[in-house]
Amino acid sequence: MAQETKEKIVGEAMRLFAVKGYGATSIADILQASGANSGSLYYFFPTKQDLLLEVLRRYQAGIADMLLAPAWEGLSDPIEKVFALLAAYRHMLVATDCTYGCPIGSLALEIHEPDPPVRALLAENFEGWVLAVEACYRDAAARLPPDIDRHALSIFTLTIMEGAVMQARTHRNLLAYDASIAMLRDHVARLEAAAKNSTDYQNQGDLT
Amino acid sequence: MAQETKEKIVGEAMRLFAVKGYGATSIADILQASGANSGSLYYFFPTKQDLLLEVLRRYQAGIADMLLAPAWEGLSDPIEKVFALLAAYRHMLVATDCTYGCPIGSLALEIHEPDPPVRALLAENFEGWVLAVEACYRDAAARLPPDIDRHALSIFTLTIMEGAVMQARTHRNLLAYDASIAMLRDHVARLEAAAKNSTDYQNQGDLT
DNA sequence: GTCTATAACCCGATAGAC
DNA sequence: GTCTATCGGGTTATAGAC
Repeated sequence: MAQETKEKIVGEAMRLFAVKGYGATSIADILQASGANSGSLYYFFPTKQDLLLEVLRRYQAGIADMLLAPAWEGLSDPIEKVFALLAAYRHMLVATDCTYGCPIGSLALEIHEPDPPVRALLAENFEGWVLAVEACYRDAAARLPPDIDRHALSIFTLTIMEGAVMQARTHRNLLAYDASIAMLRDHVARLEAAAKNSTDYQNQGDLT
Repeated sequence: MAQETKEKIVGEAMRLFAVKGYGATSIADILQASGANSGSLYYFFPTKQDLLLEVLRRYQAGIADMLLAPAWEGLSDPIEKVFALLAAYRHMLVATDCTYGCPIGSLALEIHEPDPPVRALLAENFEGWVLAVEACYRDAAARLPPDIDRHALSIFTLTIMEGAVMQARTHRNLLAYDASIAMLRDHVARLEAAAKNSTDYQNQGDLT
């Protein structure tokens, strides 16, 4: 069946791009892994870049079901959801002996050419991630100081995840990852404490 | 002169690996840019990876003179030195229209193979950076709470720089970079405030 | 140490029958 | 849509004269 062949190609491309990178994955690698033939692949994807674009669209479309839902299963506390997401990347690192973490981040630094369509999809993937985390911080409502920018805090969270994954991959251990996430925990805890104090002051004010 | 040829080759390799990446830079590119001939390059560096190792050794050896000294010129405040270093990466992004930032980070995510010697040098580069920042935080002495781990804070700082550069490159703008660095500023400011409060308490205690 | 020429290989992509 | 065979070009690296 045609759809099956296409799915197999895209699935193996997703896997191989994540494991070996885009440049280091040859079309021959994808053909061998998927069991498809050259003619079939080029029937669906005229160029290798078209296949990359499809892979990035899949990541984008799958962020809720493939990434967030499994990470957030059984959780309701919005702040815990943020750290559960970061724990999901930690699991990915553990499961691969710190060989890879975030496929989008790896591709983002590998693609050096302008490649506007590729870069736009990488950016959209980042934006989807940031928006999901931002929703958590918004749900945390009064637990955070009202004057801190939730969008900026979400960007900061992505920044830390990507930088921490990079170091884990380089050192092949989780020390820098854990230290970085612990620092973010500390920062969020300080924000919560600051919000609580100002609320206490406010309540004090109401009582006078 | 032999040494001159070698220096030209290494210099252009440093530049091209940073701009185009390791895999996307061919030996032919380096030969053309340096004006050297194939025979000369392979006389000094038997394989392309040997050239990469030399490039990484140069980055490591040059961190003080090439990176820190220019960024810290005229500065003495240790906390300001940390943010001046982060500003240096911002300048690099601005100067290249957000095309590249940290060569070590880019190479770290590009190299997917185990490549133990390469990865060891990447790790040493990160460690040198972290130790330099750690020295700043140590010099800040009593301005930070005594119970916070200066080494972990330095790793956190590198994490943020790398993650922020990645997003700047992807979005081709500085919004995520500036937002991330501003958040680190806020975090450090909160640490300084916490240290000051606890010192005040202590002084208060001395007065009773 | 430097030069030129080229080997040996792998890559993305295509042609054309079925 | 699927298959096989292959093209044209770029890659790292080498050979051997100077």
